[in-house]
Amino acid sequence: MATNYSSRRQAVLQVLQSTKSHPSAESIFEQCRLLIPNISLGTVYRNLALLEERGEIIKVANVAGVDRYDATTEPHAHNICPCCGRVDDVEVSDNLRQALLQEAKEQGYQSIQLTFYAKCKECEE
Amino acid sequence: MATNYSSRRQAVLQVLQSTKSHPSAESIFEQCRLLIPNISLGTVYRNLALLEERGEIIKVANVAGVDRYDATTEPHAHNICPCCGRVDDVEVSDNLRQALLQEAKEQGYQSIQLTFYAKCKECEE
DNA sequence: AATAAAATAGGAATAATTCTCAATTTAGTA
DNA sequence: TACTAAATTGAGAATTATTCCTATTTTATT
Repeated sequence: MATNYSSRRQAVLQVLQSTKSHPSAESIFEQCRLLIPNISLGTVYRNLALLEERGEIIKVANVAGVDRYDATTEPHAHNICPCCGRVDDVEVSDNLRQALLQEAKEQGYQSIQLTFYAKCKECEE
Repeated sequence: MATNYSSRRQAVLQVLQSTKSHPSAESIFEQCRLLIPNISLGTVYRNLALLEERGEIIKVANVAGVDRYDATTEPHAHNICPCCGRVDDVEVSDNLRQALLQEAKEQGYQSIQLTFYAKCKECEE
């Protein structure tokens, strides 16, 4: 697994891998600037698209018109807070996981994305 | 249930209710023009937002940066064709439906959206 | 070191959506 | 019916996320 990646591409990937949030391109851009001050936003977009194409990252949701990314590519569920737009990982029960897998198999689906919509703790109170 | 809706709002709702596809604002706009030739795109967007706010319709997906709408507001699953962007309703087994409902209840989630990603029949061949 | 290929910065271009506002339509009331 | 206030609209400008363009720079290859 030779990572023949340019410094910018490495930065994008590293930033995304080092967070549990599911950041937007803009947010990744800001983090990258701390590492590489003159990196450009276009480069972040370009590399996000490229990394997604190569299956190293996924586009996990579009919240209020903004794409959100995730470096965890194994299928997993998310919750989107309709209030603040926060995106969190969600653990699903084995029970549900089984049922989902079976349904996908039965209907011949390639992949399933499960999304919950509920207020996050901050927005709840 | 008095439908005190303006002619434009009625048209938007009617167009959306009369299709099984999950059209974009642009597509709804084109259909509406057949009924009301001088309706404007802004009005379609405005009424889609308003109808969604009132819970009469839902925003069902964002495909390639474009929002898609649905007049069926009861929770149901969809398939998005990664190839052509077509959005279809999907029937899920009672088994899965049960598991989803239980998971939502357990985790205190308000609503669940289940999305499959698989090529549609046209793109399959 | 020389050359070709890949990647980048910076900013212009695009496209979906939202906003603005004067004009029109509708609703409510007397 | 006429009057007034509130809601809605068309038209197009503004916004915003994303993509595209191109000269320049970096990286890989020989």
